[in-house]
Amino acid sequence: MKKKVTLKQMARELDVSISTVSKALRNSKEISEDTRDKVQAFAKLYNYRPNNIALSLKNRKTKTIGIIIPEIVHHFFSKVIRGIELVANKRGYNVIVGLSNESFDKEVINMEMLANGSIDGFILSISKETLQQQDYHHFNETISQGMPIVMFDRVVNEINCDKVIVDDILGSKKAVNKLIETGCKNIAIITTKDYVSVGRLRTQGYLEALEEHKRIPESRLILKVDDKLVSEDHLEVLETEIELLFEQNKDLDGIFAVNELYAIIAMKVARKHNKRIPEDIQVIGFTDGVLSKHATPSLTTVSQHGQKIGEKTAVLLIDKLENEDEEERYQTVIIETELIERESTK
Amino acid sequence: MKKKVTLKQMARELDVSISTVSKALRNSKEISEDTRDKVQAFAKLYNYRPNNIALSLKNRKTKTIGIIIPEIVHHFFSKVIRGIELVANKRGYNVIVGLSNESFDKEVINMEMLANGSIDGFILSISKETLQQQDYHHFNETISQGMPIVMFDRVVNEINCDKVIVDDILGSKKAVNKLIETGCKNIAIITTKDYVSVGRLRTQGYLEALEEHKRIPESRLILKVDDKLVSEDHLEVLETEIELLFEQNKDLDGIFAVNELYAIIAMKVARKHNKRIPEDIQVIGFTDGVLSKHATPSLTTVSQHGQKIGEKTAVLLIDKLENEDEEERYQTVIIETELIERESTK
DNA sequence: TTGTACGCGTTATCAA
DNA sequence: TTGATAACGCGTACAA
Repeated sequence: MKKKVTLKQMARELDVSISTVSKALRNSKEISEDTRDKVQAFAKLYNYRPNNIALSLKNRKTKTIGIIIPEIVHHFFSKVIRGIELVANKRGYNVIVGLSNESFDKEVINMEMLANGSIDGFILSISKETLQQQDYHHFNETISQGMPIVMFDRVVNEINCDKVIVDDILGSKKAVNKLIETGCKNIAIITTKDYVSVGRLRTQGYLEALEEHKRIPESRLILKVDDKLVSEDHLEVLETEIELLFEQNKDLDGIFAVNELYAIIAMKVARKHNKRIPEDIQVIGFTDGVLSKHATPSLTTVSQHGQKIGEKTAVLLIDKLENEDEEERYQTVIIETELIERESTK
Repeated sequence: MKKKVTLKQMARELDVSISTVSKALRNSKEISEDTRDKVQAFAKLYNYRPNNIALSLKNRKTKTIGIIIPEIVHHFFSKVIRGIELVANKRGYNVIVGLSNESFDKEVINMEMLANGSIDGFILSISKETLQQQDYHHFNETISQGMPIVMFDRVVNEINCDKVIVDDILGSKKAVNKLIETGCKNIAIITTKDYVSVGRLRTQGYLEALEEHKRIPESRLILKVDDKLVSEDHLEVLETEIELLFEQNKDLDGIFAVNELYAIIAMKVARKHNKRIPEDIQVIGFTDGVLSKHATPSLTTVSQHGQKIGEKTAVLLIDKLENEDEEERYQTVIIETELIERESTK
């Protein structure tokens, strides 16, 4: 077992000073060709690599990005991570992941753990509990300590930082417009409670689309699910609520769901009610995950381009890290959504 | 913007030495109560937290685990990460993620990047390219440098390290047995080429199950997919191959697929051929992901308990890290699979 | 051309 | 009770 070799050890072996070794390795021409070659050969032999931690301490940079997300077993978030990792790696950064599991406390603890020198900046999406409690002190503190944050998807206006979001309103309007144009008369929305920002915005898009077509939104067609009840184990609750929606609205012929799971379950219920998709009822979801693509019929959906979101957040963060002196301007980048048409619509 | 405060700064402000501050904060009773209180109050005020990097350098431990996986947009792998993160956090560790993207080079680069002091040990699953090239020098090198590795799922015997795997053979046998017992006469398997270890093992389980029931495996019923062709964009290739399987075997009444995607597509093809599931043909997959759960009909599948696998790898690694002097015994832990019965079987 | 000294932030040891 | 010093591993300004 040959342990990692350090400058010091090599210096001792070669009977020169540490700084000579250091300089020789960095090809400084202060050093004679002779010793340079000797040192480099030795270093190669022992497979020397500078210690990241020592470098971090010295440079006061870790070249590491901290990601805090609510959940990793989730197509959208993992796509975002993939995007972040892609550009981070390309620019010589590593990525360290913390999961808040939708909990305020875990979010805070995780951030504190990483903020003490482990990383250079954060990329994060806010947990539901935090959104509900509206307690954002931990974000403000890290920012005021000089550690930049880039938020994505679940963001909040109160915080002064770069943001990357999806055009939720526009995306929803595209979806609802599609339903209207293909002849739907009674379009329901299955959405979340309003404290989830993306749910609220997508609902708003739905309302605006209807109004632009001179239609009057009807509360009987709006189902706001409390998604604390929609954990893996409580899907029946969701299904029951959607059942009710169907039974109370026999004339239903279009559904817009703010995520793909809601949409898939809506299709299931539709089938139970012997409605053909898309002939009798059309369905559109939000978020382009595996479910949408491989469902039967495959689901028309609003794609958020998670990977692109991730890439953009990473670019923003790294640019900020590498141009410290820059003026303090924060931008909010909007990534366009795209309506991917599949079999669940005409 | 109040930057992070250090021992040195506090020492200067309070007009004491650095070591006094350090001791006072750690409640050393060498220090008088007076100064102790004074220092602690000051530290609290300025929200002092020791710098992780400095601690890492001093202790030669980073309290960080490096994860290298082939792909993160994948239900199984993200479940494993969740499991790792869960126990890692509980035991005071962070988790840093590198993606190999199934490429040998990226795997090597990522490992080198992390091995130079950034982490204390690795948890990883081998990329397909590495498995194919059978070049494992990077694993052996990191191990011989004294950095422990725990492998999971895609492992290889040649490497001397802890491993956590699934009872792939037994899991497959459970699945095939189920098909046999519910009356299937002609059971096909849709699997991968043999260099993917889990594919090979699952195929083996299929063969063994048949033999134990005195059935002779028939090559016409064995479809080995080259999954370099089954990237997101080439699913049609897969579908075509499965079509062929159906057309050449009109008597097909059972399918065992080594992952859920293959199974879902098989169901799709079955429907195209007007075969009812499960009446005319039964289908079982491997890996319990969202697709299985929400497909119609929902898919009977062999669950691998990804989260449990992740938890176990983390326990093994951290135990090893915290008992350095332990004897060098490597274990291979097998996590039991479970057949989750849903609508695609009788 | 090579070596010494310093600093990054901590803690531990030993001296005052 | 407090403080000075060394050490973790590295790079660099400055001295020899």
